[in-house]
Amino acid sequence: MSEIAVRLKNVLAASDAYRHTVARLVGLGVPETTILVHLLHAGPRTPSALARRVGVTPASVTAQLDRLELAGHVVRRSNPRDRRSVLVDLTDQGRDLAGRLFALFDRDVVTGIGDADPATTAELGRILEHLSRRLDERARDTHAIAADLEESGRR
Amino acid sequence: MSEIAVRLKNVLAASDAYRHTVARLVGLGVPETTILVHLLHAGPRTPSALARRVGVTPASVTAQLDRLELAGHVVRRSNPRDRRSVLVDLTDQGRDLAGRLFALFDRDVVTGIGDADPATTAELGRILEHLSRRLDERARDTHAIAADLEESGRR
DNA sequence: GATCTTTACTTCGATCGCCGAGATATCAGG
DNA sequence: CCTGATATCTCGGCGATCGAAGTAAAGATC
Repeated sequence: MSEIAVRLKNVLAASDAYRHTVARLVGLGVPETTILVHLLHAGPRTPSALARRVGVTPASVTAQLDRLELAGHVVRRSNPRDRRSVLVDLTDQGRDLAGRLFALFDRDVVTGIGDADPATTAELGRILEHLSRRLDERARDTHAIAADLEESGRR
Repeated sequence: MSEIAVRLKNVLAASDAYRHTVARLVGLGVPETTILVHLLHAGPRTPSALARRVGVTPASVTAQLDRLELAGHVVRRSNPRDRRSVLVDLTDQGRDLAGRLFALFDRDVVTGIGDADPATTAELGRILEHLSRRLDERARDTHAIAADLEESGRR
């Protein structure tokens, strides 16, 4: 099934360039746009949750949130459940921007998919769902990945 | 069809974290690993071609190639067809590393996909092919994207 | 309920990567 | 030739990221 992996790799590479272009247009970095759209779909989140999501350190997220807050896209509110942490939420302006960013992406994805029949599209959705979960859990298990890289070296 | 876009967005976010983890394990940056695997599948390429692929400026690619060359993963050979340019190729060591990086990704993708029937898988491949082409051409057309972002603002 | 560990965020200092502009060399066309 | 376009590299400067340390609060243990 290595064909799928190659094609998916190409999609990832194309998406990198795509997100890069879009981020520059709105004057933000790629991680910042990722945060905005994630907040749009997931609702208020803590900085540490965002750090795990974006795959950078909490220190970087602090800086990114500073920039986003300065630009008026997000606000930091205190978390009533846990006073150690902070809840980051979109402002109206940030919600508008995030909505436009996602709408743009969505249109291009629909165009890129073209005229696939509903059954295939549904299957595609199921596969993507599994895939994101798999990659997500793998990304956190550094030891397992290191072991697998080792093993493939010995084969 | 916005469901697919959401799922794909999740795959992209997960892939970011995944590639980040893998790159750190082998002591390289994410762009460098992207270059390695691309060279593995596409064969020798010029720095400018790699810059378009990775979505950074040629100046950055020069630095990335310096690092990769220093680590013994790639070599710069003169291009017999065009003496202005350079052909970047994998060394045996680089080819081995690139192969392991892709094999790791491939296994996780296969695991993530699970048991889809062959017909669906083939269709999925076709869709991904279209999608990467679409995103790729869009990423280069800054003006069109800017216009679309504007338009969605007025709607 | 006092202590200890863990978790959450931030700040700081330092490093690293990326970009833009300029320089050099080569190609292609008139 | 001469001009304009292309390909790469160098350099300077800015900005982002990281690791480590600091503060604060929640949770666990006895």
